[in-house]
Amino acid sequence: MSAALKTQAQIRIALAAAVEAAAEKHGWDIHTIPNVELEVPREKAHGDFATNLAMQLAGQAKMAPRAVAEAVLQHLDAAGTHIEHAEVAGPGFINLRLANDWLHDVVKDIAQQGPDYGKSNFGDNKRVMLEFVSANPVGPMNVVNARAAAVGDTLSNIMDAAGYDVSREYYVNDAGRQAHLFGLSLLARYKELAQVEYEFPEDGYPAPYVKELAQIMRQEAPDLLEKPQQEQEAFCKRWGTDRIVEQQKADLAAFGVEFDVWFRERDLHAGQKLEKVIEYLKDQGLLYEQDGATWFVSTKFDDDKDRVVVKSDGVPTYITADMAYHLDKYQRGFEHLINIWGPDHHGYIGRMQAAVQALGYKAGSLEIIILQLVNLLRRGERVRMSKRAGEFVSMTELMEEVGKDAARYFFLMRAPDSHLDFDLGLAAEESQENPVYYIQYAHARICSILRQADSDSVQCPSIEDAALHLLQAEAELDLIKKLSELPGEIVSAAERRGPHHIARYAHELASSFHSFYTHCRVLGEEEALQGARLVLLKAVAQVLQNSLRLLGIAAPERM
RNA sequence: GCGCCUGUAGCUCAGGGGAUAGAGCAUCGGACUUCUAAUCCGAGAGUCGCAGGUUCGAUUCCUGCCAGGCGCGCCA
Repeated sequence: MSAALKTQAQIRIALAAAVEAAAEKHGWDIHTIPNVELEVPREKAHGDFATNLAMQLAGQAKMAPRAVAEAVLQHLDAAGTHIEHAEVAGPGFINLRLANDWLHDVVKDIAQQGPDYGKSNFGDNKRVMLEFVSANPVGPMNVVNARAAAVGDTLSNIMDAAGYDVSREYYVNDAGRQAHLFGLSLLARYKELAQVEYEFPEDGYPAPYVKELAQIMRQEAPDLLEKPQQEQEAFCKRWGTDRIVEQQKADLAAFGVEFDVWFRERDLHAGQKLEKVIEYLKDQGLLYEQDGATWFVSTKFDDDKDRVVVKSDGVPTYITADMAYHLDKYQRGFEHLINIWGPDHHGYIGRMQAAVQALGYKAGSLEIIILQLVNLLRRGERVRMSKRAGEFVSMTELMEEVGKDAARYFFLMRAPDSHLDFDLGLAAEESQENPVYYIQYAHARICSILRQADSDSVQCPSIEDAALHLLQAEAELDLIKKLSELPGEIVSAAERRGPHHIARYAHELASSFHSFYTHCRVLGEEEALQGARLVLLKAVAQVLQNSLRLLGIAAPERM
């Protein structure tokens, strides 16, 4: 456990004991002892930590909040907590100021834990699957897919660091209507190139990339047209979607996103999984026939209306495959499922939650995160996107235009449920308006000092030998406090499913460092102080790296 | 019509029952003979959409309304 979390834990224990002692003395009738919440006050004058527990207890104790706080403080045993000063303030807060030595422990912690600093076992190794992106394998990915990739990947990183056993999965929808139409479109282009009479499918994919694929396919399968029609169609669907999936894999890898599993819908069909789900639901009495179709009584589980699982033409609907897929997820041993969906799928949540319950799992075990839309702007002007007109900014184009680091940061700096304005010009610009450079620059600056020290043959002391107690300047203490916050930030970002907390944290840390940089000199200071500051610099670089790694953003040594 | 998301500084957004509501950008004023000025320091800027309710306390929770976005298929 990190020094910061350990210190906080000790403080909580001491406060809880004080509450108990005070309760006995004053005869408080306390049924529920509130969890001792420590917060870092906004105002520096309010100390290092504050708790509102006296205000929470006031009702049960039948005493004024400030009086409760006083009583608690009278019984507080500060041994082992680093607490230097405690006082009652405002409406009944208990403000705690700590001795600076706890911060020096933080620096030691970072030196010892290195890349692991910030990790915790909060998640208790719970097996969690995050399914995200899952774009249809019929064409290039769009900017919402890109946002999903950045958010899903970073949330996975964060939950992993918070002690969950995380698996990333991509569901390849290669067996549905879209895939079928895509296959037909590909076949039509193939025939067109072979100068054979063809018919382009209604609702097909007319975009140029289909024709390009058809050209490649002609070389790989020159005698395709000699096969029966049904085989031609099946081949095109399989070959085409496989091809697109390979492209998606490559594009996502370039975006820094790698999945543990690419799950094919067609494997569900091949394994008779849809039939099995339908049979199961039938056995549970959750199906009925109407108008020639088979319906699932999802209203029994709070859905708005019942849903068709098998259409009157005998073809199962999308949700049938999705039920089979989610059953498979549970059967693979995942305790908690998180799906990240685009805003156009929110209407689908109710039926999916119903499905999960029908399959015998708890409603809360499936969690849906809905990402909101991305508005693309160029110099403040909205970029109109229309798939039909072919005016469409793909994930790849986005990356080419702004680069991986800026793209990821822009997607990660906002809460997932917030509509996102993404200014292409701003993201691509290497200017002070662009926050990603601000963070990276902090890291590059540190590396620059370390390089300078190296070439001046200045020795950086070991963590044991460093005179950390010399780090007393306000800018130094503020910086170390910021360093101490990473483990807690990771836990809270994991709990709240909020990758943007880490993006903000990285920015705040960079800000603390830049301030330190202008207020404190490193090289040329008296030797012991210089050594302590060099150790501090290394710790800051480490924490910047750890934060940026969670975000999937590079920590450059030079800029 | 119903459902979901959003409404906080000029702009883009954090925050989330409690202390004087924060950050970046923009604006204005300062700071490089010294480790990268892609930086720092300071100033101004807010009826937290509106109206009720719950509470000792609401910007935060509840209800209604208004505005913007997105959905509402035997498509996926």
